[in-house]
Amino acid sequence: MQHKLLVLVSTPAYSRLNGPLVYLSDQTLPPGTLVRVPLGARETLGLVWPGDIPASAAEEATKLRPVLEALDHIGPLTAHWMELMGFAAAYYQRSVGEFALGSLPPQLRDLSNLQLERKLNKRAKRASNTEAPAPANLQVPAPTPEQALVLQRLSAEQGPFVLHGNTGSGKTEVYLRRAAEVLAQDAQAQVLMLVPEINLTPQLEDRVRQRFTHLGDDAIVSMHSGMTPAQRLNSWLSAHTGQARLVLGTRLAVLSSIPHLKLIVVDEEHDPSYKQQEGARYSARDLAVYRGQLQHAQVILGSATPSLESWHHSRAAIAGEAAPRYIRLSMPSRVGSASLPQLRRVDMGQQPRKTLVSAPLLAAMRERITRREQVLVLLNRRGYAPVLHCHACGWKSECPHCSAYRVFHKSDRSLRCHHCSLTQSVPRACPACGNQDIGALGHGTERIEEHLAELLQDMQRPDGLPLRIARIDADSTRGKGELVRQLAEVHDGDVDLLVGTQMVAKGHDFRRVTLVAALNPDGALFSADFRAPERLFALLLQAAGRAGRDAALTRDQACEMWVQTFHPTHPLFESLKQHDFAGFAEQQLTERQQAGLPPFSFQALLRAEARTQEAAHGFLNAAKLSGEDWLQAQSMAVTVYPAVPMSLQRVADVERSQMLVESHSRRALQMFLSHWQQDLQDLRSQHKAVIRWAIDVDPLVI
DNA sequence: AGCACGCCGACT
DNA sequence: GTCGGCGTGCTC
Repeated sequence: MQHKLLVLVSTPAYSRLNGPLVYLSDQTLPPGTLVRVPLGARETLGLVWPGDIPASAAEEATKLRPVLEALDHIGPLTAHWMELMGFAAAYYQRSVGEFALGSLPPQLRDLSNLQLERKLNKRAKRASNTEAPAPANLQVPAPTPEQALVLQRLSAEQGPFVLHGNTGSGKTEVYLRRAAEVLAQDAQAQVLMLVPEINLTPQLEDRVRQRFTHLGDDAIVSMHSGMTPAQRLNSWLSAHTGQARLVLGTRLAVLSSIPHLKLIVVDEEHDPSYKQQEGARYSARDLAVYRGQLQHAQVILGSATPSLESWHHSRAAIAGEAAPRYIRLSMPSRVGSASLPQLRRVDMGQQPRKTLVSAPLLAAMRERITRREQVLVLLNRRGYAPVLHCHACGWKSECPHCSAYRVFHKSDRSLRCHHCSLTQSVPRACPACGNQDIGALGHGTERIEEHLAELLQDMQRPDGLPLRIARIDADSTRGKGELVRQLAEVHDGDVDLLVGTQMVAKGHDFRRVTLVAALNPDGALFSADFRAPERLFALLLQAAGRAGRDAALTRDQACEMWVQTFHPTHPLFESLKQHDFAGFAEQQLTERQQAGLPPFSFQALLRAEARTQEAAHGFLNAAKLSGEDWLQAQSMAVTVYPAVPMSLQRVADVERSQMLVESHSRRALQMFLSHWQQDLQDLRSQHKAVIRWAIDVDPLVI
């Protein structure tokens, strides 16, 4: 028992156990080894961490406890992986223990060394039983000239790359070809492909399995939070041992152990889902870029509408920098004869007041449906009506626990709070005054579905049956496999008109959809959130991309994207009409630069939650004062703005407040935040009413 | 975060 | 007389 080891355990940053602990061991264990250690009254998973034993541990040697066992059937995590964890923890202001242990598959915590050994033996046996399948003779389309050019650059240069390719330009084909090259060059090489959402992993996995059958079943694994603990452990072990050559997954996959990583693809890199929104709020896209640099893996950030951060980094001339940080590659054309949809704007100022679906749009929809083409209608609000309202006394369906209205869902006659999930049945009479005359205010997808059914009730399908109108949103797809089932219905042509929220705009191909309509996108044009236009542009372009991916159908039938707006001449729509992402991005970046917003400045948020708004504010104000003292002493250019209640001030009876911290120097911001951590921990004991606080670095929603 | 210790209300 | 509420405090 003479060796002293640094061991990380899973503890949140504010628990005063934010560094590695010292344990004793009778053998020397290399850093990266997983161990089981006693911690207080329990046993927990630990990770041997590199570094020197602090001198203070020498005298306290009697207090040190021994490591229980080393999980030595699993090879140690690599130095690269540990460096990634160390970086991520420091950058996102969490403890390394939380990041490193939290990135391991949860089941690893529960298994003893013996159980693990059995499991690994079973895996080894299965692997030796499966013979390498004969290389399949598959038909792979020849790359288009555009794709060929991009692939040439990818093999000649290191990157990182921003691959700007319109929907339908064949980005996935480029990823697959590049992956094939990388895997062929090095028999150990591993490839990581990230997608924004769980829903998109199965279709990517299908396509990858088809293409890489020759590698064998075990060489391709998925990783996402929808998998069972056993599946996650298996995928992780495959990636860690190098058996998996292709790892597909959502953001959490970027934290996985992939020792021979040579290529990282981040598909739809602009998608906000890459940013974790609770706990350790990391950006999988940004960590992918860092990881690529660390492990000398090539990074490809692909999107039809890259994030303005990535776009900015790939601009030709950035003042003060010799070369752009990312290499931009473009694929503007659509594969095959499919052309990009035409944008049609309906000026809602010219329409009768309170029009939901304007006459010209309705006429266009009828025409498409008559021709047996499909129509997709987008509305970003689920439920029937966002508010219920009493005409007599003015009562509104407020949530008793949140500062939000409960939404009326007609399908099950419920009032639901979309924030705390409180669900009650709809009252027959006004709960405040007893009046029977309560009505729905506003429109959600359910109501639009109903409204369209009325407007189109005179139409029939060729077989004489009424039109099929379907709705896809978080409510209609609640059950397992529901989304897949409903999408299949649309694909099979059983549906004439589809109403949906933005979830249908993501990644799913609707070959027979030739008209996409956004009923009411204006909210994002003048939003307080400076990223709203960026998100709207991405959504609309992505939605437009859903249309007409079936070349045979659209050869002579131009696809259309309809937008109903009170601001038809808004520059965003002008750019959209030209399919001019570059123009839109330049205009947005100019505005951001003038306003000193990201990517021209760096931000972090301090959030606090408490029973009362005063308590949350009190904590933030104290944090501001102590932070500003330090900043002044250091004469460091970081601005701490006054605390403001969050846009959704109260959720489930918890009051929320937040404070913005901003700097033009990422380094200064980082230095300030890591110092501030200490202040905040000390302040917490004086502000006991504060339930929790957290720092969000590079926040997406402010 | 866990988990124990510890000091006050309704039950076999 | 106990079982159990969750408030404070520690974990190498």
